Amino acid sequence: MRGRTFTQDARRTQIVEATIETLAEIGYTKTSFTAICRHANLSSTGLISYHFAGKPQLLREVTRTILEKAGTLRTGHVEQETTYRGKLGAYISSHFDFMARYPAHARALTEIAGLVRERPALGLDDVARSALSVETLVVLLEEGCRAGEFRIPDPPVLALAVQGALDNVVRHHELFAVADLGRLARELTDIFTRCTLAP
Amino acid sequence: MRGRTFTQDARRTQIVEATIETLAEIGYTKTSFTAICRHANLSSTGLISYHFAGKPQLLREVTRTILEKAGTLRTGHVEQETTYRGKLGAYISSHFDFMARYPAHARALTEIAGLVRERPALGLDDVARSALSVETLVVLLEEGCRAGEFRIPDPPVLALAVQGALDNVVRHHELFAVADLGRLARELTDIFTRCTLAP
Amino acid sequence: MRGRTFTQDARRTQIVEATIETLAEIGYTKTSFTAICRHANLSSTGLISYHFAGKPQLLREVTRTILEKAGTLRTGHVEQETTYRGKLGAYISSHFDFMARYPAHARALTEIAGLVRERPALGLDDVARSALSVETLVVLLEEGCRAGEFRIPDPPVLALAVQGALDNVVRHHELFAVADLGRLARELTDIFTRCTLAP
Amino acid sequence: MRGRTFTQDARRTQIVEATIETLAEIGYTKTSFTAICRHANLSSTGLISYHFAGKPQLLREVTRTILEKAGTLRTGHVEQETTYRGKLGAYISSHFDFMARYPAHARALTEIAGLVRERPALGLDDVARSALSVETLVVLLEEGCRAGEFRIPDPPVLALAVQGALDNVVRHHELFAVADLGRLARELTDIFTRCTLAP
DNA sequence: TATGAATGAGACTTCATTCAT
DNA sequence: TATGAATGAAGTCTCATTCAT
Repeated sequence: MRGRTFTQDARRTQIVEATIETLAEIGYTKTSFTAICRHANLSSTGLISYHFAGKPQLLREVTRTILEKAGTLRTGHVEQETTYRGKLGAYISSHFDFMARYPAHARALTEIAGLVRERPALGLDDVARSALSVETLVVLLEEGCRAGEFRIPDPPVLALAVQGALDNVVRHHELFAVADLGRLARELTDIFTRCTLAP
Repeated sequence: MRGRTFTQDARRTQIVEATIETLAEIGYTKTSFTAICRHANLSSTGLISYHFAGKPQLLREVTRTILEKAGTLRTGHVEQETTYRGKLGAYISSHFDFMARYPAHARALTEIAGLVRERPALGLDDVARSALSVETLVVLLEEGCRAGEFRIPDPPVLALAVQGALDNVVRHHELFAVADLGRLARELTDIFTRCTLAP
Repeated sequence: MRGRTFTQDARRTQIVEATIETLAEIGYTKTSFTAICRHANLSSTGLISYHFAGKPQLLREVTRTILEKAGTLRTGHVEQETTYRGKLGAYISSHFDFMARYPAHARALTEIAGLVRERPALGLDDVARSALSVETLVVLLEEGCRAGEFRIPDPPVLALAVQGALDNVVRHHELFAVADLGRLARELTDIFTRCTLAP
Repeated sequence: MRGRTFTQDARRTQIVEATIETLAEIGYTKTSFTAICRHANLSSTGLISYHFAGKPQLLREVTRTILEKAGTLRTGHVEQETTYRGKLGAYISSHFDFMARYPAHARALTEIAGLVRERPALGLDDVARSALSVETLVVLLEEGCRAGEFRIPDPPVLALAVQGALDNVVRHHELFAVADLGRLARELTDIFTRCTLAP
């Protein structure tokens, strides 16, 4: 009963991807099982119920999938840098890279992230504490302090600030006409580099 | 028939307040007319329909109410300061002040602000462009630059960053156990003051 | 308790007229108390309920009013003629006259007449048997037969046919572009005169 | 997903028939989804919504079904005749035949036909223009004229008259106690044959 | 008399989920 | 495994009617 077959995994992946696209396209409140099926040409909502115990479980999987992709990308960027200042810049620009490569995932995440009050119901509390949260960034900032590169009074607060700033700029990047994502990344890096400046 | 009576205004206010509390308590997706009625001890959802043309109209009024409260508070804080640096600090701390005084309003706003995709449906597009947006802050930063107090490469981007940072810190302030909101305000002010530093 | 004051009658008349206009304009199914109030700038649906025991009673009064107007008109036309053939023609043309003079009443009647199954509920059964029905016409035809002017195998059937033909032509008169109602009246008179022709 | 299955067709048919019976029995205004379900012993109104996109769509299907049945019957009758006079008689008697064979359908049609104002909302405008209308009859009369059998000043007007007469007699046939539908058919045929008489 | 706020039943519709096949 | 018909709860909204003022 434990473990999943290859076919099952493929179906689950298909459904998760369909959900992400639907979320990105029509928003959370309109994303019903029916809507997901329409978007992915799935034959019946029963298929979704068959593969997922419920809507919360599906959304949890969706969130996991998105955060994993974003995390992998970020880790790749960050680890290439040797200085903590460089790592911070990489952390920031990986956000924009993610949006450029997986725009649907990015938009879907925006939809889900807004649902603060839903998270418990979605079983996302552990997720929130890890990936949605800023642990990684906090650690990065703290190590940078210890290494003498940064001078930050309260790393968790700065981490939350950076994350919120990133999300918000990403969310509204459409405002910047022919959004030059690279430029945005550079500017934000600049902004937060100044904050961390050891004198 | 034309215009609103005193009684009507009172009821509308009551319903709006009940909606805000409901949003704060159980989140957007669970906030049905029925749920609102439970919160306000109203006898039937028909009463809400009687006073508001529809759900979008109710939510528009809710948003208006919240933003007005937040705006008034902010204006008060900001105008007391004479320097632009002071104004920026006041802008930031007014956010925390709002959260301290009207926690339900603040949490409700978080729920609504997440509904990027819903805004058109809710008729919030004009609202989004003014109060939900960062216009005020952009102007403040630009004037500060012109006055020689700030040195900011791209005010709109910084404004979005500040707003996002504030929202995010406010959203997760519960993480900081015995949240000392004053301290948070000071730290964020410090962070963003450094970014705007004219050399 | 019996009897009505002058004011009451005026109000009742006003409401009845408002209802007729509403029926004519938006059709039976959309004619709610609220819609009637909008159309007549009445301040509250309570006013209607105050003056009429219920919706059926209002509609009965509406029907009575319309049929009375139509009946008066018809009687006037018919009695001016001396021959039964003339009376039949007058009967027919009075229908078009009614439509020309009271278009809203005519259209409203169309809306009500369609509701065959509602009539009992509306307490219109007696009405249907008298004014909505063809008694008058049947008598006219029978007397014409006795007078030797007509030769009709089964007057009630012809009467129903005439009435139905009239209603239908009136209902669809919009089809005839710049409907020349006079011409239509003449043609129908011609048609049914031929049917009644004594050899 | 595409196309309809056998089961679906069966259910749709069942619902359409149930609707027709309900319309015939309690009239248009009382025919709610709930009422239809009672009539067909369906468990929930959701079932109707599952099979039909909305109430207008259901009513359109109902109308289509009724008109198709009536049309088939009529065509069969009419085509068996060789003279235009014969065809006119067949056209008329097919109406009574329809009423005799499908009394519920006939009564339901009466209910729907009354909703002149609703037709656009019901998407019945095209239907109204073809089957609810008198095109067929107009053509028949015109061809009869060309063939020298009829002498009719204005075929569309006569057609409307015939249709209206038929509907009205059918509608009130209950008045004729032991309604001998055959006799009624013969009398109406007689009436309208006289009108079309070429001298 | 008139007002208009309130009520509660009932309308249509959407939805996640179940279940026989 | 997959299908898709069916279910029933819940949602928003409309409406005639009631009632305190």
